[in-house]
Amino acid sequence: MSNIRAVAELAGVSVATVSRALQQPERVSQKTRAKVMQAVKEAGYKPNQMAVKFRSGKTHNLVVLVPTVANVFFARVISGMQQAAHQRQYSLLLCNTMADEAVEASYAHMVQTAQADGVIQLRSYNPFPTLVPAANGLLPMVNVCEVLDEVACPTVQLDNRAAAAAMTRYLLSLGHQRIAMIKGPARSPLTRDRLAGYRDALNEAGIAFDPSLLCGGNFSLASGLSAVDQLLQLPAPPTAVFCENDEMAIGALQGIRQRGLRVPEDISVAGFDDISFAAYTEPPLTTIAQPAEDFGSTAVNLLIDVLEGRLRTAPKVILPYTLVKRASTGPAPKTAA
Amino acid sequence: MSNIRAVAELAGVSVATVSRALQQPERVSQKTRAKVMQAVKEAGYKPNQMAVKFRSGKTHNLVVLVPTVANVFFARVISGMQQAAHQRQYSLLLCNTMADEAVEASYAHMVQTAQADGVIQLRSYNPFPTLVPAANGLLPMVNVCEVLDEVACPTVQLDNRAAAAAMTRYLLSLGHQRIAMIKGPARSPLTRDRLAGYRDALNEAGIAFDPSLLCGGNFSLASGLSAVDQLLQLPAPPTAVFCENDEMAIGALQGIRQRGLRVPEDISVAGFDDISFAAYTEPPLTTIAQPAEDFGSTAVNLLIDVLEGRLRTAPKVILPYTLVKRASTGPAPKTAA
DNA sequence: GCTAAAAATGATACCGGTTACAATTAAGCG
DNA sequence: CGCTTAATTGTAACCGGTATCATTTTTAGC
Repeated sequence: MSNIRAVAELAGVSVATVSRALQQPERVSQKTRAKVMQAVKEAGYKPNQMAVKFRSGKTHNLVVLVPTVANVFFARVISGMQQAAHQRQYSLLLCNTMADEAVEASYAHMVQTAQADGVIQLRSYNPFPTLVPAANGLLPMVNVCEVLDEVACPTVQLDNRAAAAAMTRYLLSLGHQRIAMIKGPARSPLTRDRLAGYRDALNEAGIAFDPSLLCGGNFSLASGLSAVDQLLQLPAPPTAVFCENDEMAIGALQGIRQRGLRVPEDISVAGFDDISFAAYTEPPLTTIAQPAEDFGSTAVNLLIDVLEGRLRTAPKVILPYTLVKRASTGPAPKTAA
Repeated sequence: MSNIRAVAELAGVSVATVSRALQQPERVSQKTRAKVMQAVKEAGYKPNQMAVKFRSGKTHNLVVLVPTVANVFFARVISGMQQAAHQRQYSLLLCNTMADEAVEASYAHMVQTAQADGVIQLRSYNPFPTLVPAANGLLPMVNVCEVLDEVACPTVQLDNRAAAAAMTRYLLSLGHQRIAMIKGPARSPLTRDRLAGYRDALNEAGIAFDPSLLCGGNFSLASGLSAVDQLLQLPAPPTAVFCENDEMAIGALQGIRQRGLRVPEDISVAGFDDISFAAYTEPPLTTIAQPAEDFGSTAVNLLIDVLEGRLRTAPKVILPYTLVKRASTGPAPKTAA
């Protein structure tokens, strides 16, 4: 690999001139520029980016902390990040944290050891007790999807509460009175907000909240199945099940089928996220669509803005949701009403 | 951010001593080591990894070229890569190439500009016409999943031909005579190999290959649906459909339902990959399970072995498949036989 | 106590760029 | 043509570590 000094010698100029010819061509005379370019070509010179990054102190790398990459929704978010990062000449260092705080901390370390300029956290946990704010007083971090409120960094999220309320209202409008909710992990703000929205809608409708209709899950297919199993064993089972994500809804569909019940005639099922599979279930799933790729691209752009000092305060971005009505939801059965 | 010189001054020793105290503690006296450690702690010193990487010429970064991150199967592979990389102290630079050769080439550039030590390519395209082999004569690249045969680098793949043959044999054993295949993109070696396996099994059974039962898809849900639509319009429709991946199979299930046919009574459906959703379709999908995470970890480990000169020749690893029998396949219908 | 060998430590070049500053050359103008 | 100013180009410091080689200190042996 040839270096800048070799090129300088080949072109018969100084290294500074070579550097300038490449960085600010207008600061160099036409003639020398041609000589330098010729030499660059001849030597097959490619500037060592490691040296550039080292010198400039900017790595142009962003650490992305994802609980599990192997999650359809996150995969879409990451896809959006990748696109935005590429456009702005940044690279993504992808880190699978398995929601392990020790692992997250170890990756967070990468910012402190100058391996990355900033972090995007997809989970509501701040791995940076000691993170130093940038010049503008902002942390070099963006929190996306599952958001912490107490951290002074930009955030990008859905209005989960409003979205869950909208879905619940829709189910109520179909005549459902006993609407169960299959939750995500208890500690997640996502769960908290969606549950709050669900309760908001019930309150509006004057329906008392029934804790027995609340069932814990962990966003996995299997947890949806086992949760619905419990719900169907209730003395007064629900006529609709609202799942906090599509995977659990798909698990629920399976569980309901296994008990010989029909969706939506006997029981309605709704999900959240609108993953690609949601349109292909039997029956197709009613759900809340989220602009997953936009989450990713927005997060990346915000982080880069912070890093490049373009931001003075930390924006709290809310992206829009859409209620997607498909065949998994229908009027509440007469008998059960 | 304090540097090594500040620590040296604080400890009253030279920078060389500080470096040694941290790198090879045994080469430093007990007393000085203590002094240095104290100073390190006091200064909150964290070695600048960018400087280390620059100096050593090793970035400990691996570029991963993925056609689309937002693919369940790839997501699992990436997950396995991440785990292995983390264990061996490497980082992954994730690149979404959208199967665009120009984009791939631009990312490949990262190796030549010293931003990464090697590349993992998940697609059968060599983005390195000019890539320089390492000391051991091997390219700093590993090809995984969809593999090129003409490249002199380690590869990790499934015996796609054998797996497809096994599935086809299974369908034949159920009495199916007209087995359709929904293919992936025509140029993909995956498609070529799986098609070959399918034909192998037909040959063995003495059944003539019928080109009208071959239908093109692109591994997406939608393409599976439209492909099955075509197949069902044939004068003599198939009694079984073997899809080259699970997404297309799920699309096919949907298409079959839309036409009012039952699976597997009227028609059997089989997939490939065993993504998590495959067990949750209606009916659950018969498919070929692949050790996706192992693909990722094996690829990473091989690449690191190449980079660290531990390999003298390029291994061609074949990972095992499993035929997973579920309810989407059943005996061929009597009438159609 | 003295010398030789071993251990510990220090001074400094180096990796490959960028950039401040100095030096040189070219251009503008009476 | 000589002088001032602007445009080019060169020299060398610098980023923060690592590693070589020289130097100093310690230990060992007699």
